[in-house]
Amino acid sequence: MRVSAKADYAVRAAAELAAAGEGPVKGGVLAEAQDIPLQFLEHILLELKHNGIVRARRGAKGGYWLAKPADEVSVADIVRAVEGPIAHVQSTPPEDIEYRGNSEPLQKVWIAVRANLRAVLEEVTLADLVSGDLPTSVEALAASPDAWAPRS
Amino acid sequence: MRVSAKADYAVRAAAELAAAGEGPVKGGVLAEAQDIPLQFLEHILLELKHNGIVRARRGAKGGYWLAKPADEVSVADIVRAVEGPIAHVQSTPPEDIEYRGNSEPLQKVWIAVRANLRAVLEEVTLADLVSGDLPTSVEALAASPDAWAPRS
DNA sequence: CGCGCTCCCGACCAAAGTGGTCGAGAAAGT
DNA sequence: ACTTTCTCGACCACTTTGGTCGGGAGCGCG
Repeated sequence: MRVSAKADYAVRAAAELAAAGEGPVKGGVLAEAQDIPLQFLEHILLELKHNGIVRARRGAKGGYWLAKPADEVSVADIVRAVEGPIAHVQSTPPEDIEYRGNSEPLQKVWIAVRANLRAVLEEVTLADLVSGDLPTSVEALAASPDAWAPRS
Repeated sequence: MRVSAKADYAVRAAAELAAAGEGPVKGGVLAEAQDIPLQFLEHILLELKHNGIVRARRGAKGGYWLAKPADEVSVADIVRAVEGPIAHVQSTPPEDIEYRGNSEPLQKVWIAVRANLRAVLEEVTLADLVSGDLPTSVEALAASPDAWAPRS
């Protein structure tokens, strides 16, 4: 239930691309803007490219840019591109697990977990991130003081 | 963003204990009931014991039982006991990360993610699991057909 | 007391994942 | 040609994951 550095880096780099708009942005610029090790970032951007999130061109005026408009790319798209499926249990999707005996209703719990993860990650787009104007449902979640409390 | 086998096993074993009620239940019985490798399960139960979730006694009439009433133990308690803090980013809690530039609002997103995870995991207790009667908010999430769809 | 049963717990293990770095290419521009 | 920049596989140290093994320590019973 943790978010890897890779996923965090990927979203941050993509946000930077969304903010840049049209022109290709060089890897080095992204790396410096978000304080990410360049060579690691290049691997991440390559994965994003393979997953159709970004495009790239080499050479002097090369760089990376978003393959789609920023409001059509969700945080979930990016997380899935670098981390694989969200909320898998034992590396299998929750809808495929079969429980025996007293833990039978547990499947519904994992399904609910995934649904609630999606409710945030699918809803927030790169456009939302760079504008600082998050969907109201997400803003509401983040507004509660409880949400900022450790453990609780 | 995945659930480890250990966490899944831990919750299932705890559910079995909750269903058993009073008397100590032997590790072997739990292992068979939920189809979990016994020796691995023992390590998990030990962790649960260290975290005050279960108690144990050795010897002929020994076994494991819940340290608290089943309706006072949440799934989150168990997941935290075996997997550590929920929804950490780069191994630091989301409220402590500092973002620069265009990814500044990303912190709120991770906070919202954690809040939504808690909304399920803290809410469901072992008593809910064994009764099959989940909290209505969780039941509602699991009721949507979308929640059962892969990727989406 | 002795004995068996069961938990306790550290050691070990193979495979995979994390978070990188290095170095050689291959395209694009000038 | 030559530089710039992406491409991409190899490698690396460390941790995590998902276990197994074997001994020891406590508990109850005859």
